[in-house]
Amino acid sequence: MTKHDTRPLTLRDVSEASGVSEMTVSRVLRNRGDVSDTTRKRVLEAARALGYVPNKIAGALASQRVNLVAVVIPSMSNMVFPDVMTGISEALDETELQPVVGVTGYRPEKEEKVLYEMLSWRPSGVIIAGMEHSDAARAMLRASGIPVVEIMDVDGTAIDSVVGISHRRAGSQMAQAIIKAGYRRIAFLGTKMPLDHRARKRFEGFTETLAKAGIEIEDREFYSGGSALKKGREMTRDVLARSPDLDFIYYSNDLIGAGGLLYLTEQGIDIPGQVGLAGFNGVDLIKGLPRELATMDSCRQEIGRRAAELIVARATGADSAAGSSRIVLEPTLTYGDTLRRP
Amino acid sequence: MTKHDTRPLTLRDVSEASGVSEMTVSRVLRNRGDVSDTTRKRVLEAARALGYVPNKIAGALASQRVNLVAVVIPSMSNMVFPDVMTGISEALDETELQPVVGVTGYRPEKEEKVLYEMLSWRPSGVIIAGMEHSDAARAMLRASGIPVVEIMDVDGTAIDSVVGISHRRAGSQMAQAIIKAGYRRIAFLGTKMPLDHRARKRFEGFTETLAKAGIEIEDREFYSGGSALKKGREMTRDVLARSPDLDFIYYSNDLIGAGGLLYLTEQGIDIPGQVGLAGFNGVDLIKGLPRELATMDSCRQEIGRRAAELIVARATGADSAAGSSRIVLEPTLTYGDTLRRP
DNA sequence: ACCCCGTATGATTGCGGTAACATGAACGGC
DNA sequence: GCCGTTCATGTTACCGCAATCATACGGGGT
Repeated sequence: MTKHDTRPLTLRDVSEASGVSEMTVSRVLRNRGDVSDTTRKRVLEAARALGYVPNKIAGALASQRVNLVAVVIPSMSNMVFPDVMTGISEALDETELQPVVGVTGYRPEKEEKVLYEMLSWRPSGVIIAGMEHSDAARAMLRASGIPVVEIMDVDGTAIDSVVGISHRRAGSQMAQAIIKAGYRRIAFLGTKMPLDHRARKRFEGFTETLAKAGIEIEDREFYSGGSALKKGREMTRDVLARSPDLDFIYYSNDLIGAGGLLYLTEQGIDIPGQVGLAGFNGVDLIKGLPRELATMDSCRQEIGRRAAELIVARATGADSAAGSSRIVLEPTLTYGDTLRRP
Repeated sequence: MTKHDTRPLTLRDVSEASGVSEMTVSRVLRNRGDVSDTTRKRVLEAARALGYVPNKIAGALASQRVNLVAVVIPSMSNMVFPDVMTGISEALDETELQPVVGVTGYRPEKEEKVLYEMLSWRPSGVIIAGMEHSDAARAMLRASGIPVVEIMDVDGTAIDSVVGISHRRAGSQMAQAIIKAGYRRIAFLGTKMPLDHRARKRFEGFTETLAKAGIEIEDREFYSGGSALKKGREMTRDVLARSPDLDFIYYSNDLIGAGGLLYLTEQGIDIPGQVGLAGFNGVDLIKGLPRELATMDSCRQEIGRRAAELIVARATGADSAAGSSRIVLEPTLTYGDTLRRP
């Protein structure tokens, strides 16, 4: 039955099988133009019988249209990015656009390489995490003429459009809440990654706001690699051994925060009375902890959705949608059970 | 400086800018064939000055080679798949192949659609999770003539190559370990998803082996959606309320297992004396829990790596590598602190 | 009977590259 | 000084499809 001819199928094969021209087959397969019902049926049947799958490479070249959206993110195991992807997929599902993911591992050179690869496929849009990019990367993006949306962060100079939150402000707001709640001897625990700019900006916003209130960070520690939950435990233990009089610990993400929370709970320490805790991101996980960790939701899914919508608007080319946008979302603070309400 | 001409750059532009033929430019940009150092330099400079990025669509069409590997997985937020992706990326990083991810949401129709999309880009290989696919999907894959590697699972009939573990056997082994440790009143808690075939197979292998030992599952419960940690808590509470004399709970994944572990710890229940626990997957997270959850590592990263290596071998076309492989990995059981050693 | 129009289909051309072959210059051996 | 080689570059012919224009046909208005 199946011809074991390895030659790949083309429009021509379907055309011959159904007795119409390649052009008509093409029209049927794309639902474009007028085709009579009888030939439409005949063509579809032939295509299915042969197992024909159109060659988008050729199609894209001929039509100068590529239904791909490049998504460039630093990591897939961060819990954060799957949520962003969900938002993007959601927004794209109704359209004929498709996301294609590239991962940079937080490394600028890799980001450049990944971008180059992606741009060489001439996607309809680029969604890229962060606002820090090498000069070469910015130049590529600009020169490409493709709509670009930088996401997650808004603190910086945009290439084109931006959708995100201000991490500086997020850190600052958390500092304010902590101060208002009466905590004074505060530590920060976070990732070492010098390249996680968003964590860095939260840290900066945090310390600056504390400084304005005349408070200086009592202690800090940074980690890299390993099980975040375990690291949270260990760092919490260490920092409390060094600075036993701490009354608050701000973690740069919920996972290490959860580790700290577990550790302190086991130690029988009164939370949030003796020590208060807060994380960042608002991940689902924290809902199952002994007590709910205070956190600030980072609007991940909405960021993904809004970014994708911008690309869609541009791709479908309502020419009114030609300009660059700047969408700043407001993260909401959740007090949970580990941060005294003011 | 930058011409605000929106016409996209082509080889011709670089060719004119550097005074050589398009063919030579192409050769330089791909490091193929003999080109003198002087013209090479001249071309590279011109390309960089213009900000030229080659058009892979055209290149792929002309050369009939596409350096993409399609990866089709059910979900990105499952913790499992990022690890698989890491393995794949690792293996592909040295090559010129690039992964492209498609997500099916555990839905067969969506899988079919995603596959169709992916195949229409004529990738060099397809890596797809699971062995259960619609007839149409199998037919497409077969007809494509593209190397296919089904991953994660090996219980079923392969389309081409397979890399994975036997979930049936994994469930069975866990049952054996539990029996040997002396537990008798056993419950199973898992995901409801009727389409998560791997969880189902573990369950089947588990109950069958128990049955052979004359043991029947005492209780079971299935969930869907929500925070897995929280669900683990709730289900554990419920199942123990219903069946207070349980002495073991087997969870279909580590996250709900962790939830159960947290709950039981808080209740002051003796683990693994009064109640034993085990999960599945061997995720990093469990290392930070109050006690280490017994689990069975699912070899995710290695599966990704081996699968990618198979594709690479075929793509680089050592014609010796033409056959289908079947690679069965052996998951290792970790007793942790929640399963009595035999 | 004429023209015009709308509908269904076909023929041609070109998208931006690359494979394969063709060309031309430089060079060395005899 | 002639020829075969090698290296560096150019020429030609597609790759598989879609945009565009051309064509054939049937009917309705006048």
